[in-house]
Amino acid sequence: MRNPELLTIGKVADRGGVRVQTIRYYERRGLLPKPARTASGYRKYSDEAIRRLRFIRQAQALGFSLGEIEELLSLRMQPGTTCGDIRKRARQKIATVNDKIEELQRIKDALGKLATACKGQGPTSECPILEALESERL
Amino acid sequence: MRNPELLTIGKVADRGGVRVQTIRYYERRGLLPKPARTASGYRKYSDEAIRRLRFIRQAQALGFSLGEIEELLSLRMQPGTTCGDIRKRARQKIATVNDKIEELQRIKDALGKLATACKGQGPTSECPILEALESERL
DNA sequence: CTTGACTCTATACTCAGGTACAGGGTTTAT
DNA sequence: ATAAACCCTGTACCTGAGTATAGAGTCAAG
Repeated sequence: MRNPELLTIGKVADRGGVRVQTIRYYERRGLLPKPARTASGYRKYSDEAIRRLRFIRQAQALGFSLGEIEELLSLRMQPGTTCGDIRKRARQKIATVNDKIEELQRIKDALGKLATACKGQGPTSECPILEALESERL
Repeated sequence: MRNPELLTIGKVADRGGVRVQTIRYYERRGLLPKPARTASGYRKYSDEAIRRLRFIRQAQALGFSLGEIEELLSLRMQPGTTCGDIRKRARQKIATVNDKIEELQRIKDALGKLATACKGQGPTSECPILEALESERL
């Protein structure tokens, strides 16, 4: 490569904190636009691609799936979209995250009760945890 | 079938609250013992199978994976196992559930902050949520 | 005696989010 | 000039917990 400033897929992967295959996977999924190519067929990127990767990773860290991220990205591109539309997605996500938290809390409480009921002595045949699991309802 | 009391896979599925294929899947995975067969090759179960299915479903509802449930079941079978061994598993599960809750709480807080920062007016180019997603750190 | 509901096996597919090859071509450094 | 380190495509594989389908056999009822 004559051009030392050429952003190859490997460099973008390094700077974006993902693997090369992941970038190709995102491209297939439509999360990253198809980049230009060199004469020999190598993908060449601009800094925009790195920003896009960062966007994807941050959104993932906030619990958005790749499908939802795709939506966010296309929402951003559509002219009429307002900030409020984005906020709405954020609030929907907050609600689903909250549901998950509540479910896990229920699970934690139930497990806690069982663990407390168990003295830790004796054979498994008398374990209240196992008994509860075999019974009709927790 | 001559015998009206024969517990076929379909009946067990109905009473256990799962599908027929799920039972066969559990059998393949070793979660359910291989049942006896009729002369024509139909699986025939005892009530024990229904109790076992219930155990699996309750444990799933408490966040145990099928692999962990397999462990619980084999732990129960091993002679030397005490109630305390089971309680230990329960406590480990409580810890991982708690970790998940904390992670989701972080996510929820971050999303909440972003949603609050967003006035809901104006174009997406000025949306603080999208800006945050493009920036280095949340 | 045939129809419908059930069962059997084996194999493949689903979703998500990638990861791993195989079998090539290209670039860069020595 | 050659080896290391890249890059390309296409395809298959992974985990988890099932679900679906094909093609065949069986059972109870009308």
